[in-house]
Amino acid sequence: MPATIRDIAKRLGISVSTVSYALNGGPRPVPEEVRQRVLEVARELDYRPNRLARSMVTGKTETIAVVPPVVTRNMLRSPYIHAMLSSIADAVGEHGYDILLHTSAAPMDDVELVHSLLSGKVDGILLIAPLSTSRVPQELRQRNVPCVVVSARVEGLPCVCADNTMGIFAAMDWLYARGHRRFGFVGGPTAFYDARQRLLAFRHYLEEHRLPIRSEWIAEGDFTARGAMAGAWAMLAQPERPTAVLAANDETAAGVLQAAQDLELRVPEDVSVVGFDDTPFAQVLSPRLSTVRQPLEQMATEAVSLLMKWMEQRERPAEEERKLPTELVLRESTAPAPGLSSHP
Amino acid sequence: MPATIRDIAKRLGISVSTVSYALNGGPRPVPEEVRQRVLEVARELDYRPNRLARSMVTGKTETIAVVPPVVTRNMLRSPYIHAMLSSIADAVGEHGYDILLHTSAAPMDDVELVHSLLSGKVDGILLIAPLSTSRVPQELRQRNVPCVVVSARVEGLPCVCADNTMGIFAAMDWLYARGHRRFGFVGGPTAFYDARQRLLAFRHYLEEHRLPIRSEWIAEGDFTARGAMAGAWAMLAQPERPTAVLAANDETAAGVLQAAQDLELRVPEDVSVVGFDDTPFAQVLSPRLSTVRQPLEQMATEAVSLLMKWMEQRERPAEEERKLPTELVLRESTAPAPGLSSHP
DNA sequence: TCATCTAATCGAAACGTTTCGCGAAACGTT
DNA sequence: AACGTTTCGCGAAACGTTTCGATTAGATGA
Repeated sequence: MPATIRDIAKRLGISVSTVSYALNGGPRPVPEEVRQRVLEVARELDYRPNRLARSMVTGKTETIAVVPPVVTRNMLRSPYIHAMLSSIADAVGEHGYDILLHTSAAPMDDVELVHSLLSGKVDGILLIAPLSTSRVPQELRQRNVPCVVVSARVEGLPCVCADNTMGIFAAMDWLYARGHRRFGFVGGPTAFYDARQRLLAFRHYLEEHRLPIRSEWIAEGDFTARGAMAGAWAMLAQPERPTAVLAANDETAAGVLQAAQDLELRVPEDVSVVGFDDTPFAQVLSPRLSTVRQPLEQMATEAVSLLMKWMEQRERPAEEERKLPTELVLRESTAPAPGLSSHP
Repeated sequence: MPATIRDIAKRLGISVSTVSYALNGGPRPVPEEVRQRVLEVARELDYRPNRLARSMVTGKTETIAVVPPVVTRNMLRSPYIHAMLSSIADAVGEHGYDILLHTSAAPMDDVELVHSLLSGKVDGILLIAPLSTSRVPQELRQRNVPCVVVSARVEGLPCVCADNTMGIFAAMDWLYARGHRRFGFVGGPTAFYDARQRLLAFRHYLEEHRLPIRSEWIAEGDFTARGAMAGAWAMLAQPERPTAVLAANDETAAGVLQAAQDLELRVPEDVSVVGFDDTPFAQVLSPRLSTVRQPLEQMATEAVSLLMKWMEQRERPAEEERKLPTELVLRESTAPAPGLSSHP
């Protein structure tokens, strides 16, 4: 049975309120001598404040919920989600808060998820890349729970995203400047905001540069290497194939690399490949993957501080969307268009 | 202000206890008609039970803490830890429990960690690969908190591990049978139980087969690709180099692959490489990495069920250690010893 | 008709805190 | 000596539940 504040009080023959003040440097002063004795007895009894009891009266739990996208069991497996979670964990820790990781065993129906989030165990909620099909964000918004969205755009909720458009444009600019004109794209699940934005940016770029948008050069994927291979293979096996392929994320790019290898195409000599995210994956692929880096730590930091602000001020921050710049990281999977470098 | 059980009671002109019984199918019966009305009003008021208040009286939080090893900020980044966390999340979810992820912003000193774990927010604790230098496991054991260890061995605490020895032996057997006699090893941080066990197994194998243990063929690493490169490079650059290199985990193996490539050694023709873990990394490396798979899901499931048992029965399960079999996954980074296949 | 039993319900205690309102003692000032 | 002002400390309420003991009303049986 853990010791309580009452045990300390009894032991010293003083009241619980005095003990509480002493322990917390509480709202009322307590003579130094008393304070010392309280601290001593507390140590002696191995006392730890019961945070639940405290939360009951203060109304704060010092815990925030983090909710990864629920596609399927194990979606947490994606290295991107993982890296984001990790960054968030760091950022949250800085503020002295704990993280309640929402396990979502079964593709739990949204309603239940919301219930569980509102049961008082958390002060605020961080949504990582919620699917466009999910009703959770809107439910939360209606109830006015402190809630910030990362890697997606939700009407009426503060959002922190990477600048997908800028990222895709930067990659394509680099390739375009080096002679590439035939661009392919392997996308991700359209339920993801990021996937939609990147595809959109890809099309915009082609339009702006008056390049044809060829549907056989746009493949669907599911953000996994395996899921990207079929589409990539079909795209690259055509007689007329793109000289550069943009992938919706790094894992997708890994699938493209595999497909290229299967077809005995050399990367980057025959085809350039660019990923997105710059997860640790990118550095160990061979060739090392050129990719668009998302500023994960920064996104996490900003999202958390936005959330903290909301929780402190008890009203939603005015700012709606924060879009953070990406960075093109060039490694070995990109080169000038075939035929250009050899015939200068 | 969220609705409370009291609001429902007031609205219906009945007592809170009756409402509680109705809501929970509580320990005492309540006429069906009353129950229906309670449920209806509850829905109307968008009522959700306050889990903190409930926990206060029941003494259960339905939450368990998961503590990844605290090496440094961002240790959570390791794909292995990540995959394990993901599996644990699934397993925990099956039981209807939530996860409190311990953020450990700074390399928080152990004492504080223990404090925070014992503050009543969780019913039990899952330690992932605690470092041998950490005092946390012992502190928890002394206090008799339900606590299970994954991927490490701690005296007096139930532990669930992969059979590292069997894994290393299986890999070396395969290689030995195909003519390899010169084995190298790139290890991990010795504070990790797994790293120690794998190195130990490696040495045992050599001893048992009367092969010399050459210190220049044993390198240190830190479980990252980058950290493995220097050691791997030095090992492979020697005039007499091993024909097969075992890596302490997949990332380390990635580093070995890089080093081999730098030295223009072909894998697996000139040197075979075997990893450990079978994280998603293994499949996207090129050559695709042969590796020893840990049964992550199973480990997570067993650990969680062990923990649940302890929490229910309120006393430590008798069983101390559970060692789960590994599986050798052969891909492209392994081949018979050089000179053997070509001159049969 | 009275005692007995059951079903339905209520009031209150308990969980461990924080914090407010008050009174008592101690101190300083005129 | 009388008064105001601090300082110190206590008791109690509150947070939202669960659950136990007690009470009431109606039903049953003799």
